[in-house]
Amino acid sequence: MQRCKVSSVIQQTQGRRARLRAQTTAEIKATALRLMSEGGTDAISLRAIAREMDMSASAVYSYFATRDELITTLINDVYSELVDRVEAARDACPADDPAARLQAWWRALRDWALAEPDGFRLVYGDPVAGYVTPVGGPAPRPSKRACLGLVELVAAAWPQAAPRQPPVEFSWSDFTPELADEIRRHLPDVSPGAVALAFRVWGRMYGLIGLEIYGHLRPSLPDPGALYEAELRDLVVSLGLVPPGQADGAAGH
Amino acid sequence: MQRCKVSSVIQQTQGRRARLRAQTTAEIKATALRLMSEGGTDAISLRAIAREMDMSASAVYSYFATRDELITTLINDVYSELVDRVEAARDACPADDPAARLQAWWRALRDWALAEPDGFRLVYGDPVAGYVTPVGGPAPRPSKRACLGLVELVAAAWPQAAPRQPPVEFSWSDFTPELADEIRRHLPDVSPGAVALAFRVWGRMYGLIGLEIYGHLRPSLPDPGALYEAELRDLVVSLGLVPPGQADGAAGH
DNA sequence: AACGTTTTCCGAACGGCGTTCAGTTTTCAC
DNA sequence: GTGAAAACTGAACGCCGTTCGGAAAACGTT
Repeated sequence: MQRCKVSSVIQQTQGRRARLRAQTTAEIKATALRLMSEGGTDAISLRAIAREMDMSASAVYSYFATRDELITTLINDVYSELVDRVEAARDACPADDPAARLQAWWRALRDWALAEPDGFRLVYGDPVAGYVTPVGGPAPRPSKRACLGLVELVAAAWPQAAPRQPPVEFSWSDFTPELADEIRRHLPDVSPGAVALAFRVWGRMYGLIGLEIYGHLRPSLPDPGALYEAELRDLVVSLGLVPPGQADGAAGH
Repeated sequence: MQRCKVSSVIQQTQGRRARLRAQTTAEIKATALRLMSEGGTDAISLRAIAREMDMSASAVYSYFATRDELITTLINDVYSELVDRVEAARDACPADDPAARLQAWWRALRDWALAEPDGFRLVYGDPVAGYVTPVGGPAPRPSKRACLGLVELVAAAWPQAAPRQPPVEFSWSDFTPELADEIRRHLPDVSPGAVALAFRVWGRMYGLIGLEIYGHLRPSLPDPGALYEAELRDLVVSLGLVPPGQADGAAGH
């Protein structure tokens, strides 16, 4: 009885301590993101965070061993939220309309990038001065999720897309064993060519967004949205999901 | 006579002073680029440059009003050299082979990006911590050169490419007046649709390079070169410069 | 050849940064 | 209640960009 009570108290107090710790950790991350939204990624500094939270700078080291560890955590959080969002946009489209699902995915990505350009920098660019990315990448889990999601989308188009692809052959040995295993486990019916195509699609759409975010489009093109839509349109046509020259049912944007 | 001599002496000494100044300026820039190649863009600091040159940090301010001004100059230099390079690669191909010229341009860009990833970050990404880009962009001249060169390349393919484009109409009013005037002055025969297509092509190829440079490809794809070649191949096919499914004469890479 | 001005350069300083460390306070388990 | 572990503080170190007063050199003019 006593033992039980004690143990429950222990659990309770441990729970309390852990809860406080989790709470402070969350506050640190939230403060960091707020500072970023107010002053860009460079505004994320341990000292500024500590100042905002009325604590000393060195106290933050009880929660993150180093600034880069905090940045890595932020990248993971932001990236995960991004993947949640594009997946939600994709799943809002009917499962039997692969063109709509693909376009929704990429529209959601651009919308997010425009809404939170600093988040985009954090995830896809050079995050912050002097940050060195850990081995295996800063955010392996969300990036794997994004990769699988995109491969799945492209794979759905593969039957129509395959004959339209350039005669460049790909095999599983072109990819790292980790990726090949991952894909074959989750998406056993996908071919290496579809994976390669997914990466090419990724580059295509990421490129326009990156140019826009990094300011290479605006000086010439006041509204890159139309350009993005054209590329999106060309994309689904090139994948054979939509006949050329016709409006596709997934417009409505 | 005497007047003439005096004036010549003046010119000489003025020339000497200016020469010394230009020399020191060049040394500062060279040192900055060396530091960047050794330690990344974050290694570019006025203090480090001064240290390397055996002078005080404040002395650098006689040559650049601020660190950002130095960065801006570096961006211009690096960008200009990049444009020189891609233009040279393009011009090494016969004028009557637009597919080869286009592919040479983009191959040269990727080769340069891989050889000098920090230069790529400087020109196309977030250059350096806390750097605020001046109004009108950090490097309007080289970026205008790159834009015109690319538009010219795409315009050469426009007759074949136009019917293959998605039915998204563009007009000169979609672009800033500066760009529209610039293009109509230098390339009077180019249509707005061709310009839009040029930007889309830019995004396409920039995207793959950016993903590779920022480390989003390597963890999954040991050799993104094949992917890039496939995209390049698909590009010239989609522009109607090469019939699909056949090897094009511009391979040899 | 000498004078006054402009340019160049130095050294110290300010506030910011990440990080470390010795020491203190608080919290927790027993 | 006591000892250990965790959280926290304040000072310090070396880095950064930038400013400022003053010294040194180079320069144009007389």
